[in-house]
Amino acid sequence: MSPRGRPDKREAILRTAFTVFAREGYAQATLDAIAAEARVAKHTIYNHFGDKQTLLRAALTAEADLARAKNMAAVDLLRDCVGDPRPALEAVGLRVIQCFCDDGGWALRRLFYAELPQFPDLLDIIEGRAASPVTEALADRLARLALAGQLRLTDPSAAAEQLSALLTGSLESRGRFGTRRIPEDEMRAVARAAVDTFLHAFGGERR
Amino acid sequence: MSPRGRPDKREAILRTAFTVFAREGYAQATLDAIAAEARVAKHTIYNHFGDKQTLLRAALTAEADLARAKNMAAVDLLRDCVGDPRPALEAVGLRVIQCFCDDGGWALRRLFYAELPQFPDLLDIIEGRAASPVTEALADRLARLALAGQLRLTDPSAAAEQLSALLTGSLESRGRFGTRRIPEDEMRAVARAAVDTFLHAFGGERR
DNA sequence: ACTATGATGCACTCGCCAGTGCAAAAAGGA
DNA sequence: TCCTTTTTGCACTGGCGAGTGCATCATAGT
Repeated sequence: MSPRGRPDKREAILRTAFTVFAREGYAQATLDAIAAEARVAKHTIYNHFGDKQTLLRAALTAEADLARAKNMAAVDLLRDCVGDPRPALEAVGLRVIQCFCDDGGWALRRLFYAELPQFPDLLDIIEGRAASPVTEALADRLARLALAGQLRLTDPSAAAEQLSALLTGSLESRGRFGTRRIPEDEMRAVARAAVDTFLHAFGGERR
Repeated sequence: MSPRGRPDKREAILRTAFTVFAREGYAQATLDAIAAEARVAKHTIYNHFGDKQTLLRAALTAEADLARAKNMAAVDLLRDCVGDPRPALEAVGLRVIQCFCDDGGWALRRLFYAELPQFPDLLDIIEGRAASPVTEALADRLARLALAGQLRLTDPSAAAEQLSALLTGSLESRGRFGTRRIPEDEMRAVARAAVDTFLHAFGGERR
């Protein structure tokens, strides 16, 4: 199952397809438009992907991989955390929020959400490639911190879930569902507030 | 601007249109299908709404009103709260979670999210009719509790935001984005955990 | 230079669907 | 009952877009 055709064209198609799909929606997006915007002949797209559905899956998979990589890099900031976990958590929080709010983040969630009923298998792509690995990685980091006595928690997965909820929960409405750009200061404030609440519940030191 | 036609037909069209739009997506949904499923002639739809876009807006507006009503009823449970706020908060949390997870909730969010780029004005419909009023109402209730000394908080809106985030943040993935039915017990557990964390941060009594 | 593989441009088919027109049938109010 | 308004069924148009076929061009390896 080796990928057919020139790899540079292939990647140009994937990137363009994702942006067009996200901007116009799967049904409204025309292969002619994607071909034009990617500076490629329509036939080339069919050479590489066969049909429109396959192109959608491929484009979404690629973007999901990208999103996972960015988020994993953010969570990994917790690896070298010594002493007070608050600054590290805030840094990670900010990075996670930035991933959530960048163009790819909004577009990925929108496209996924929109086309899920038509393509139920997108669920496996997204969950397996982006969502689950990231929260599990975060849970791992929190477990280590707990073991080091810097957090007080029994269920790392549950704590990770709540931390991500606190971080990203308000962003949809704050960012007007992708139509508004959230300023850096606001992101930092959200991260700070989220970590503050999180540490009230799971912080190691008694108050 | 009196609504044309028989009102019963009108409502049947609205309900059916919403379900079909949510199930198939705006572009894939055909007016013939909606007409058939609503047991109505296609012409009747055009009599009432003029064209497909108007129908989408009307259907989405109606469902948003419904969602707001349900959520407001849930939040209002905090009105008659005396003594320990925990049980009341958990009750409200459960109700809010149920609203979020019922068929209408999933469908409304999906459809809104999916068609937002094509119809930017959906943002005003959803924000004005559903999202904002509910979180503001919740903020009002929290402010009253704070004034009564049962919570310790300075910014009711921020607290309301965090509480909703804790309640609903994990539901998207737990419910597999609408493809899985969350059992009642799990909802109750989520509500309990959310309120627990919330009270660690904003509870009135010192620990 | 030669050849194979992929890229391009263009024209074309085929199916689908929003929206329309018309004439007949209900429904409802006086 | 009569008249008006709404609903119905059906046939039709017009446009749009996925996917194909074919001939031609570019490119890379040998």
